[in-house]
Amino acid sequence: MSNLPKGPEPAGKSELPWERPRFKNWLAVARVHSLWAQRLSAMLAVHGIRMSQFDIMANLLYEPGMTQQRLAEKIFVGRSNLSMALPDMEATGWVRREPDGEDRRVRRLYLTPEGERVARQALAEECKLLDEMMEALSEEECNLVGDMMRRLGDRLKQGA
Amino acid sequence: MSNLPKGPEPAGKSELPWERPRFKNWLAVARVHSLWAQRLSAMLAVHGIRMSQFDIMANLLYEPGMTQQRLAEKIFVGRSNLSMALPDMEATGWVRREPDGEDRRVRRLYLTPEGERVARQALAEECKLLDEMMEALSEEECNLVGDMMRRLGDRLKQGA
DNA sequence: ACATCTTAGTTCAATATTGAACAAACACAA
DNA sequence: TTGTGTTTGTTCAATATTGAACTAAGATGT
Repeated sequence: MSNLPKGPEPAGKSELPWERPRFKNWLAVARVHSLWAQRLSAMLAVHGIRMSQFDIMANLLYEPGMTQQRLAEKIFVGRSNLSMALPDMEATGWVRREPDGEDRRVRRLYLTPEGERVARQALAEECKLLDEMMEALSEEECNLVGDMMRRLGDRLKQGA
Repeated sequence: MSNLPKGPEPAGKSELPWERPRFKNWLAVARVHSLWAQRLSAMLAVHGIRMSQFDIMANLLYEPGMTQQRLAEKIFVGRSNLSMALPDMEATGWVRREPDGEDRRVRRLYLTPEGERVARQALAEECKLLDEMMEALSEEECNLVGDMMRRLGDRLKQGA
């Protein structure tokens, strides 16, 4: 826990954190995330899909029938965001919104057959890019990253 | 490399990737990144700073005198973005833009004393939050994450 | 000197994203 | 039933972000 290599701080010239392992290493995480986002965006653009749309479609492929509320939480976005984005995607013919039998407030979300085709295609391409990037890690290392990230995620969730 | 637990694909019902280690584990990275962004944003909001502004200030603290071009690359943002954001930050009194002696096109960026004060303060608080989150990892693990992420980053950079 | 190419920064219109206020539907207690 | 509080989704105005076109200033080659 000693951040002080030599004695107490000069009190006024507080140390910058770029040497701190936690800071420096987290920066590397953020950087890779940004680089990856660029990569993925470029790939999706070729298919005429935006990242925000891809997030939606991938999640609906994984868990069809979500409510807008739940989807918004999963992709870390406001509900209003979906209220504006989904009509476009319906018009494009990728998404369908159905009323819920139980609760008339709720609209359940599904991919259309075409939406599913597009989502699977893009997802397959994402996997290729992901393989390319992740070849830098062994399978153990890859799993280790996942484990550690899940632990960090849990910690962030609980101390909310 | 075998994604196929049992024989060849049924050809038409392509497998979804959520079970694939690379996909699943990368998803954990993305998730933590989003959760962290929320955390950090909330902290900064208390001090009246936006994330985009914090990115700028932190980078200028680390490397004073950057050009707008260079800063834009570092924070993964378009140049126009800075052209619009910086005048506000100048008006707030956090940032100063000075003409370069050598090249009359470039404007070199510095924090004002007040900007530096604010940046150091926010950075210190970020470190506290970071410590909180990263207590879930040992120091070795923390460094391991950093190493692996730097490898991924290199790979993304070269195969640009 | 001159034409040409590149780079740094700006402007502006188009797009995306957010948050607050709102309406409708539910839940539940009196 | 009626009233109160909560949840779902929408609307709209305010903000943020992007990309393309532009200006001004270097760099380079003839």
